[in-house]
Amino acid sequence: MSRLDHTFFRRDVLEVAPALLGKRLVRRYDDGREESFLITETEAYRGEEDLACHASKGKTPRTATMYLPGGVLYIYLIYGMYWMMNIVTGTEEDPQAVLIRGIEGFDGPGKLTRRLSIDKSFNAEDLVTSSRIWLEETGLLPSYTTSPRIGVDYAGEKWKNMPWRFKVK
DNA sequence: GTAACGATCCTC
DNA sequence: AGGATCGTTACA
Repeated sequence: MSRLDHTFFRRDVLEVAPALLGKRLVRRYDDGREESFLITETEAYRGEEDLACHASKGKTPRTATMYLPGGVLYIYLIYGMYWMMNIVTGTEEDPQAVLIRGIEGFDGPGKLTRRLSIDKSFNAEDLVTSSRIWLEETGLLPSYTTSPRIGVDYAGEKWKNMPWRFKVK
């Protein structure tokens, strides 16, 4: 199977987020067991100007990962108990990321990371070279719907209404 | 130090 | 509608 490389990730997040739908997320565990799921739902967070994006407050120890070149994971803890898995996109010093909200059978960003045993140790993991998590091409181009992002009402009228949530029909 | 706040999920 | 639960951040 062909693994997605840097050219796929180093594009604008608004191209990559919908393009991730139907791609295969592969997880290889320490015991050699391997399993994979198709991605079903994503959300785009785009640059310091996007008030819903963590990088809107500038570069901090936590958000520094988002400033890396596209193709690495940005992992953070929310509400004290759920790890969120994001894929960094775009070029270096342009903070963008795609939140993975759903995979086959597991809707919800907190549920899928728990299912795949993803935690802080995956922060800045390179999807192009990692031996424990990566993405593969499937040739699928699922039709999808767009809608506003979840849980970002604090971001103000303009940004909370951006239709940057992408979900397979 | 200290306090407030979440890109959530589950149970009532 | 509300609680769990803690890293990150800003500010004193």
